[in-house]
Amino acid sequence: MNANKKVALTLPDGSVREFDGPVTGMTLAQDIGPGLAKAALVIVVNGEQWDLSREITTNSDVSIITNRDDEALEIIRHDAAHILAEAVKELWPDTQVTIGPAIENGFYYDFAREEPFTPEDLETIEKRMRQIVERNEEIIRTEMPRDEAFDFFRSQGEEYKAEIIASIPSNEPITLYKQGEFIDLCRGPHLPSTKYLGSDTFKLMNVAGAYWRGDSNNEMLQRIYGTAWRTKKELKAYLLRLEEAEKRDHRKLGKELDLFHFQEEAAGMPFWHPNGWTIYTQIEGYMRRKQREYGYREINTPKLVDRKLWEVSGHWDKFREHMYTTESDECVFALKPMNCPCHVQVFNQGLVSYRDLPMRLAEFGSCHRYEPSGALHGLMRVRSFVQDDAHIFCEKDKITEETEIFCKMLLEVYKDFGFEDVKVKFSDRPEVRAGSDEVWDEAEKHLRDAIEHAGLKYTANPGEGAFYGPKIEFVLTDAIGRDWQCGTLQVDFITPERLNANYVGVDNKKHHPVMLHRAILGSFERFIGILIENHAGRFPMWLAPKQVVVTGITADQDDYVKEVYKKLSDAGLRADIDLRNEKINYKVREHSHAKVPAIFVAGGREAENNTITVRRLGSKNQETLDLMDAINTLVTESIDPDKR
RNA sequence: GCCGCUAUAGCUCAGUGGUAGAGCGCACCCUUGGUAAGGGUGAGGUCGCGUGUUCGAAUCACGCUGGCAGCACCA
Repeated sequence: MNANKKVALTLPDGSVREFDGPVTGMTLAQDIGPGLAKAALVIVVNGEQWDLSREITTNSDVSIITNRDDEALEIIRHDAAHILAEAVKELWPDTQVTIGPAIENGFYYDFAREEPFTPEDLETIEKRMRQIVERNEEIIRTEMPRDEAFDFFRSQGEEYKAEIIASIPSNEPITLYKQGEFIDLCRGPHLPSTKYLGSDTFKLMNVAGAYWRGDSNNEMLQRIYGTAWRTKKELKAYLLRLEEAEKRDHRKLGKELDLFHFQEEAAGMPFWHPNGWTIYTQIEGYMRRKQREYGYREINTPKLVDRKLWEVSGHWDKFREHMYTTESDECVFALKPMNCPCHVQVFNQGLVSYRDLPMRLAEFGSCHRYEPSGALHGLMRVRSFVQDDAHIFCEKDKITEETEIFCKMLLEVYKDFGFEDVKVKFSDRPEVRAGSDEVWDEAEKHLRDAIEHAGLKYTANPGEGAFYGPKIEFVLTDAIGRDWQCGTLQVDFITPERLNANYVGVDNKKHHPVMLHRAILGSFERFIGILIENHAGRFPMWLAPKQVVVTGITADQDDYVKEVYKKLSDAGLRADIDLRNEKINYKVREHSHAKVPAIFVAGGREAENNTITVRRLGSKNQETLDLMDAINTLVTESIDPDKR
């Protein structure tokens, strides 16, 4: 290298520092100031992250990443993964290390080892990690010729690492990082030493299986997950967030609020209880009105259909494994995994003119899919579910218009459920696809135009479209910032052809319509799961299974309480009455736990004055109101959002 | 489906080779109490299912089923 050549480094503020020869990031940081030198973690050289110890030999634009920068998190987590691997290798030298990246909120490392790691092992490993941090081992980067590196790892018994080296493109250098006795193959960059990862800013979370290279044909490794943060405070905040999310778990709340249950004899298929079904039917009623408003006509089609139809539609070929079948009269039937083929059958009855288009057919379609057992997850991933499905049959030049109308409807629906933040993902043509490029060009353009007209911002999901057409996916963000993909719109010009759907055009000739598959909620089951977690079980009035409970202070008010209950019920409220021989404290506690939005309490004074004392969920106060005023307030609050 | 963990009363959980426990809930009784647990009595379990080991299995082993975490999958 040109040791004598001057090196000029340009900092983010435009200032330039010149050095007599190659210079490391650390030297630069020290040159700028001791405070920065202490805080510096990594240097960015011409957009690429470098270790502070690496020599910069040419004029470059540089910036220094410190603990305060967001980019620091990824580096810290990556280091934590290495320290985890070092700890495991120290404790169980026979274990092979594979890969260990930083991920959202933390890091993991995959190990190959016969014996499973136990929760106690995690504690042991975590303790050893702290020791490694305290040892403050310098993290040293070296480059090594590929063959040498390959032989080195093989000699260490690290077959996986050798395999990784073999798959690194030959024009890329092989870099190794050494900390203590532990040497890992890694692209870097890393912190200057292990102490930069604080000893109380990380935590190992759990162990789980993971396939080597993410391929289910490969052997399974053991993955240890951990979380790491810049400060102890950040770590604590994260753990608290996890706890909060756990409290909202719809499976737990579903049991507590008596909404639904699952049992062995129908794994993955919810049994809806009265409370849960009330929510369900409220949503269904709302969607039915909304669909009518937007020109849909509701239909209902068989759940069980002869395999012949599935053969024609192509499902038998592709999704046979995921379909439930049954035999009768020597015919094989399958429970429908989706509704589109049946909807086309309805479309195909009679002769359709272009004047009948667009034809919007909607169904709350009950579907069954045999999902792999490991995929099941409460209401979020089930084997029987109901989609708010609809298919819009239209002419090709109506795609934009129909999509635009759909986007408008979808946003209104989400807003009514309290979701204002909606993201849009646009998936264009996949590698393997049906239809000509011209048709795809046209379909993609129509969709893009529609999204833009609807005033929506979108991100591209290149190559992720369905084989029959491009699609849009709608993602909403819940109260604690989690994203849920719910709605979708897919353009399909294959199915109408395959199932022989035609309409008579202006030209008096037969044409295949375009079919738009669309859903807003996705499945009722999953959407209700999302709602439960979003509201933490405290449903808004219009959805709350039980909207109000009325109870008395003593048995002396029983008659008045009954009278109030009748008035509440007559007003159309989902009311309950509690005449049990319990103290008011007890009853308030219990109904609060059940998350009933309003508790009406009548004592002697209320009974005498025709008033009621109202306690709202989440409030420690109560106020005494005129009975009818109180009822009317609840009635107003209970109005379905589309009727307001 | 794969790896690991797991299954005891309606719920939450303890017990871990020698005839099954707690709290809450439930039933009944006492108590009539003004806003997050008043007191007493009692009922309630083939310890997920099957096979094996053992004099003896809820407990140990194996298999199955369900659940949990993750991976893979998600038309």
